[in-house]
Amino acid sequence: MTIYDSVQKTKREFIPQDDNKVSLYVCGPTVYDDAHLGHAKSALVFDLLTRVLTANGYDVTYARNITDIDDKIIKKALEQNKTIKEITDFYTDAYHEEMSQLGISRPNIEPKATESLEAMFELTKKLIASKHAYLTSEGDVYFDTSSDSEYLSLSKRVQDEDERQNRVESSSHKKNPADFALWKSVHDKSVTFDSPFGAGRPGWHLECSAMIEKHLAKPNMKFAVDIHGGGADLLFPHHENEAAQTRCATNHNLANYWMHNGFVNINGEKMSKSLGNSFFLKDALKEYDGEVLRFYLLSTHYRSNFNFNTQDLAISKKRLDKIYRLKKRLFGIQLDSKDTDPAWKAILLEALNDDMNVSLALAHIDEMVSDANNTLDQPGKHQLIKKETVSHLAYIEEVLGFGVKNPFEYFQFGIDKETKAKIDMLIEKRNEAKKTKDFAASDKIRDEILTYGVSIMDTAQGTFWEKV
RNA sequence: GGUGCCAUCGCCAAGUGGUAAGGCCGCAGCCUGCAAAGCUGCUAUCCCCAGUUCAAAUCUGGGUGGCACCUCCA
Repeated sequence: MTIYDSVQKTKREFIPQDDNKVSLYVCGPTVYDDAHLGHAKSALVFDLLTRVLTANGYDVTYARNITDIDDKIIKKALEQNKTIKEITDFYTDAYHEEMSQLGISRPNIEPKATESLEAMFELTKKLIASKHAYLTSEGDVYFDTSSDSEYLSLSKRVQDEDERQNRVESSSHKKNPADFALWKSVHDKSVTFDSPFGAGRPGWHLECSAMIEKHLAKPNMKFAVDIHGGGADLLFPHHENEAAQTRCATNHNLANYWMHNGFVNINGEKMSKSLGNSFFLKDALKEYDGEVLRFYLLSTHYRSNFNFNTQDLAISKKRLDKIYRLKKRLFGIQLDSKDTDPAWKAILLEALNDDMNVSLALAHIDEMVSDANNTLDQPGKHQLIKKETVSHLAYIEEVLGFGVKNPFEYFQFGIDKETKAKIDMLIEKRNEAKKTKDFAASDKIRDEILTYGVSIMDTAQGTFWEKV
C-alpha cells in the first residue's frame, strides 16, 4: 500500500522495518473535556488505517496515548474541587464510550502520562547527559534546540527573527527562544510530581517520545516506529519536538512515515477551543447513530479539510441506509464459508491501499449495492448472488466498519419502546384497512404514522418502518 | 510577515499526463391501490491567463479566491 508521508510530502510505498510487523503511534486526547468531532476524525482515520493494514496481512501494534497530566486538567480539577484523577478518569471513560459508538476499536496499548513518568525521566536524563538539555536556575529542564542540527527538519520551518525576539522576552531563562520544556518546576504541592529534577510536571512533548521508547521501539532499528500519526496541527511544534528528543536521546529516528489528518471545520471555520465553536461528539450522538457519524467523517479523504454540516451528514445517512436496506433484504442468509470473494476484496483494497481512498471505495460499494438490488429485483431465487452479496457486505463491515449492526435495530435509532408499540399497532390497523381496500382510511393511518418521524414501506415480506 | 495546502456538475466528492468515479438534488420511466423502498435512463471538460506536450483537470509560470500552521489544540 502507499501512504502519504506528510514530512516528505509525497506518497510512499509502505514497507515496515520488521518483516510484516507494523508499529503505529498516534497522539491521543488530553482528557480534560468532552471529545469533539475533531477527536473523532483522528481516531477514525487511524482506526481505519489499522484495519487496512490488517487486511493487508500486517501484524499491527497500535498505541495511542492518554494525556492525563496537563495544566488544563489541573485548572479544571481546582475549579471543580476534584482530584486530577477524578477529572481524567471521567473524560477517559467518556472518550472510550463515545469512540466505541463510532465503531472504533481500542488500540493495543493506551499509555497514560501518569504511568509513564519513569520513561520520561530516563529520556530527560539522557538528554541532559548528552548536553541536549539543560537545567535552569529555576528548576526547569529545557531541550536545547540549538544542539540539534536537524531541528525543524520535520516541519521545514525557518526560524523567524521576530519570533525569536518575542519568545526571548517571554522566557528569559531559555538559552534559545525555540527551546521547549521537558520538565516544568512547580511548587504547588497538590498538583506536582516528584522527579530527579525536582518537583513539577513534564512538558507535553516529552510523553510521546517516552511512551514510544517504552512500548514500541525495538533495538537496532533505524526508526522507533513505522508510522506516527496525529492531527495536522501537531506537526509543529509537537511532532517536531518529539522527533528532536528521540533523535538526540536514542540511536534512532522517531518515525519512518508521518501521517497527519485534516481538520474538521464548522461553517468554514476551524473548530477550536479558543474560538468556542467546538461540536461535541456526545451531542452529535444524541441525534445520529454513531455509525452515521463514522460514515460521514470518513467519507472525505482523511487529509482534506472537512467542513461539517448537517445537510451533508444527512446525505451520509442516506448512503449508509442503502447498505443497511440491502442487509435487511438479505437478512438470515447464512454463509458457507468465511472466505471473501477475491475479486471484491481486490477492488476494495486497491482503493484503500492508495493512501486510504475511501471515496473511491465508497463509489465501488454504491455500485455493488445497486447491482445486487437490481439482480434481486428480477424474478428468481438468486441464492448464489445472495450469498455472494452477504459476503461482500461482511467484508465492508470488516475493513470499513460500515453495516455492522442488526439492520432492523439500525433503522429504529432513537425510537423508544412505547412509540414502537404504537407504530406497530397503527401498521396493523392500516393493513386491515388495506385488506378491505379502504385506501382512504389506510392513507390516513399512514399520515399518522409519519408524524412519529418514520417512513413505512410495503414489501412482499410485510410492512416495515424506518426512522427517517 | 514566514511556511504550507487547496480551487472538479446546484451541493458533497474521487481522479495527479491519455480524453471527467460515486452520492445528494432534479427530470423522465418501471414497480406500487397510492406511496415509500428498489431499479433504469438523462444532467459537468475541471477558477482565470499564458506555456510545455501528439495529448493536461492532471506538468510549469503568473493571476484571483479560500484555508491552515507559526500560541493550547485532533
